[in-house]
Amino acid sequence: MATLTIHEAAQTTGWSARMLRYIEQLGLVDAPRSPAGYRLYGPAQLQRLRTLRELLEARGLELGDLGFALRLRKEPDLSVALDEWFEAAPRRPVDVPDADWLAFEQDKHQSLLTSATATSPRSTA
Amino acid sequence: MATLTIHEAAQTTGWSARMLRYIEQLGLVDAPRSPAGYRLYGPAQLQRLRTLRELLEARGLELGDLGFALRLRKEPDLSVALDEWFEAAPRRPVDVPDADWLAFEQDKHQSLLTSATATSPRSTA
DNA sequence: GCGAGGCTGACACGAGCCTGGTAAGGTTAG
DNA sequence: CTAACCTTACCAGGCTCGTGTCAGCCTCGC
Repeated sequence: MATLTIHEAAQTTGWSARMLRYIEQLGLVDAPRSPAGYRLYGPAQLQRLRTLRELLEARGLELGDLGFALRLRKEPDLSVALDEWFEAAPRRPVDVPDADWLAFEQDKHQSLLTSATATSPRSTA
Repeated sequence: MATLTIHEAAQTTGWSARMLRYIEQLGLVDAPRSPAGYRLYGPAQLQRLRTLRELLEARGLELGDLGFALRLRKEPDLSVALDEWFEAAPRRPVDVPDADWLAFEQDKHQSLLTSATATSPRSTA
């Protein structure tokens, strides 16, 4: 048989058994179960756990970050909502002479948030 | 003058002055500064702060999550790394002969913050 | 010049996350 | 049967996050 128990998997991946359960709870790496409910780690899971570890260390991430990233993939509308918020003009507050880029932005999606720039109160400081 | 001081901005947005500074520190909403260093909140910032609040409440997010999302936009290669990890099929761990789909992924998303992609490190022939 | 208010930096504290440890019970193999 | 190992559930210590507040200094408006 080519599957390891949780403690064996822990040893070969560098995680603790406790963390493997936690990782599964976050939805990042689920192990299939035996009929009795034992987690069974195969090559795919082991690989995933190792690359996960590398990813976290190399980029200075935490499991929670990956959990959030996972959530982003599972909730596309959340992704879109974030896109919209970030895309919303971080430019100068009241000084957009060439509204080209703005029009471009608006073309992508939402346009009702930028209602304030309709009548710009420029006072030529 | 169409700008508010930090306490005024705090009052109209529902945040505290302390939080406005914190939010700025996270890089989520920076207010332009007066010559003396005072934060000046214009309509754009106020709007952004309000939508930020709505976003957090509506989706049950935390500021840290937004901070991470921001980091994802600033580090496209981090995004790609996550894409790879999540996309890495629980089927075949080591079986991606042609990295075409990777390039496709890279090309897929946003392209206006891609300051670094000018000279893409692609060694495509 | 004065008072109100802004700036940074630091301390503080509750809430929640991360991780380990342990208890009570089921499973597997000799 | 027994020993070793699994499962879930819960407690706990350490650390970070979100937030308030205070101190020392600078700026604005009158």
